[in-house]
Amino acid sequence: MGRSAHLGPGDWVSAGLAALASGGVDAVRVDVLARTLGVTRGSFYWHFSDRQALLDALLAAWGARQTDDVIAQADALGKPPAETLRALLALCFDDDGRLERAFRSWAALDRRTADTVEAVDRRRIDYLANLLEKLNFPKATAEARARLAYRAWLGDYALIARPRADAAAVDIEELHALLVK
Amino acid sequence: MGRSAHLGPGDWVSAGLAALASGGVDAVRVDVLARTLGVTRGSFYWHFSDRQALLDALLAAWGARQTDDVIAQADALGKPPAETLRALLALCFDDDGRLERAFRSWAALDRRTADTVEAVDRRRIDYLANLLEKLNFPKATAEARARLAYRAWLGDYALIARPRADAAAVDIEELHALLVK
DNA sequence: GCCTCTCCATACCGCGCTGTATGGAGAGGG
DNA sequence: CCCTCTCCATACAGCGCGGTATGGAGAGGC
Repeated sequence: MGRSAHLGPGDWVSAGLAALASGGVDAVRVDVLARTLGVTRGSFYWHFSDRQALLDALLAAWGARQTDDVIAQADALGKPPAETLRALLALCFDDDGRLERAFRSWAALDRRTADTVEAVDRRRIDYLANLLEKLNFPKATAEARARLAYRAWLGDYALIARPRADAAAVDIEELHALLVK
Repeated sequence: MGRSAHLGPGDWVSAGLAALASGGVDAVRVDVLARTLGVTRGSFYWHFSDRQALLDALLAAWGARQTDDVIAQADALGKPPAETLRALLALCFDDDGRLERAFRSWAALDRRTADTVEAVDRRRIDYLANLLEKLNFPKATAEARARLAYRAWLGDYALIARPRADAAAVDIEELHALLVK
């Protein structure tokens, strides 16, 4: 013992991300997190100055990870661009995206969050555009299609009426076919 | 006078939708709305039983309108399918979508809201699929591309990094070209 | 065996919001 | 002229949550 007895800031961040994913920013409440962690708010205010400090930490943690996470996975495959694109699409559409949705809902209400999400957007769109440029598309076309693919991916998270599993696979193929055609 | 002196449920619904669009569900507070309307909460609790009743009214109002609003506009043009599709895309990408975003964020937290949004989604996707079937695409392809177009539209609302105005026009053309190709 | 430092518990105040109970002003009907 | 009905104001109780102040238990240095 001695490891699990004491909590660190990381534990609060993890719990915060979980609350954010399942209930949005307004669900990230100090005393609620304290109850789920089995401690009182006294612990929280030892590790953080106030609630805003935790929110900042959540944003920073997500921004740092999300910048290179999925892209690194797809890159590590070391396959040709067309295959990398297909793998990337399958990877992205597989995530449940609750955190992604939560951060974007938050970004609609908070300027600094919007800045971070915007940076993540640009990074991922640029990566997609580069991928398409390797397929010999002109720069403008590659960028337009990259934005289209990224929008389609984002839209999948916003879409409430989920297509059936088989239809989802068809959709990915259709999108991939349209992008590389 | 006599018209503007007294408030009706519709006034509270309008104010509620405005608050919802700019601050999300949690911004729809009885006393806040009362202040913006220049009255006290006593008025609210005369027209509504409680806060939840207002939220139900907001959902019902949006659901009723959104089911046929934009579609009716595009249909009224009476143009051929390809042109109708182009007009529909331009119309959709023009709205700022703050209400649309707010309802979808809300849907992530509330089951009944999710049901309403899902119905709206299905209605609009079916309309798009019908449009594409008129262009002689096979049914499966039409449906897949309809979902793709709808996702791209939704994704535009979730996208924080807004493309420049000229790039947006390019994107619409690119999407239209891919859809009808 | 004391002392200190880390981490958490307890207790307290304040604020914003919900819901209710009741009073009061104004318009119209008889 | 009074009476009633509609609509809103006022006043009150209660709760969830944020933030602070202070006490206290445990581990390690010396």
